[in-house]
Amino acid sequence: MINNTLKSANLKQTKKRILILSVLEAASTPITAEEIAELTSKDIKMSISTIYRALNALADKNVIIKALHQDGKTYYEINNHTHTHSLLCTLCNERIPIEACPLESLENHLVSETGYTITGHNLEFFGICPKCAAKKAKS
Amino acid sequence: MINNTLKSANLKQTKKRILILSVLEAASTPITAEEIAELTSKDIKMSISTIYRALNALADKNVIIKALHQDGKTYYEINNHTHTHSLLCTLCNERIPIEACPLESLENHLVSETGYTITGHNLEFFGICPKCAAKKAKS
DNA sequence: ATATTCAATGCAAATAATTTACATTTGCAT
DNA sequence: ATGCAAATGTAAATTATTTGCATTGAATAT
Repeated sequence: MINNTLKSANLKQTKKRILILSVLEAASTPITAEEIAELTSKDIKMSISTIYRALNALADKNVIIKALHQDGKTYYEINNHTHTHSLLCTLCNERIPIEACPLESLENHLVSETGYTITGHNLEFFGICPKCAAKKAKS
Repeated sequence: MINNTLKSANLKQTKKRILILSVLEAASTPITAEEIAELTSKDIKMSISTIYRALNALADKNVIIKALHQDGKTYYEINNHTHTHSLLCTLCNERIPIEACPLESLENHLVSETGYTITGHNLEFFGICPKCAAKKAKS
């Protein structure tokens, strides 16, 4: 639970960070700092820099995952230490998680070929979901 | 050649755009607007907004590929209509192209599963190259 | 409980990449 | 050559994010 999360990351337990974490845990997809500000605003008012600083601290400790998306914004999500990718509709931004990751075997191949230590990868699919495709066909 | 590229994209042939395209063709990796400014500065002086506008126009016409990387900058490269990915060293930014793309089969699977029209995907590997690993071990 | 200390916070200003408004110039079809 | 739409320069605007500095608050020792 959140109570231990902050402590074991050597971060002080403040109401704001607990709230940020609970919003992140409630979210079913990665969200932006702006969205966190919006979602927390009813409970606590908090400066946007506090949110950014908390998110960076949590990402440094690997409690959350920080990723720059193609819209130019940075998205944050709880690090559940499992490995998933996404399929994103470029029109409505619906996101479908992809269970399979076919990349481990390729990674192993790259390691032996290049000598790199591979620390991660980034995979997203882009497309148009059936709903948007139908809407577009009409217009 | 460049001469036809601009014309067939319905873009006017200006010295600046021709120079931008030749720099992109000479580059062996995706480069940023800033780097293009640097590389063209000896030949023609040109406003950075001109570069951005030219790059956006060319990307709209699919002459070049525009992609936001994890350093927060947008990189541009000639669209040779082949499909490659990269392995990037997070320390020195060395980039190794990856020939194989294991994703087509996954794409087909996703199409039948979700009904999406898939328009593209984005894949990058991150790691540390042998040189940087050695340097880091010393320090 | 109290004091102490360093991390966390608010606020405003700074950054940095990219875009834009507007006036001027230039390519290119006629 | 002429005219019009597209391209360009300059400066200012935008937008997401970071930072400096003064203040507050959490955790630890007393």
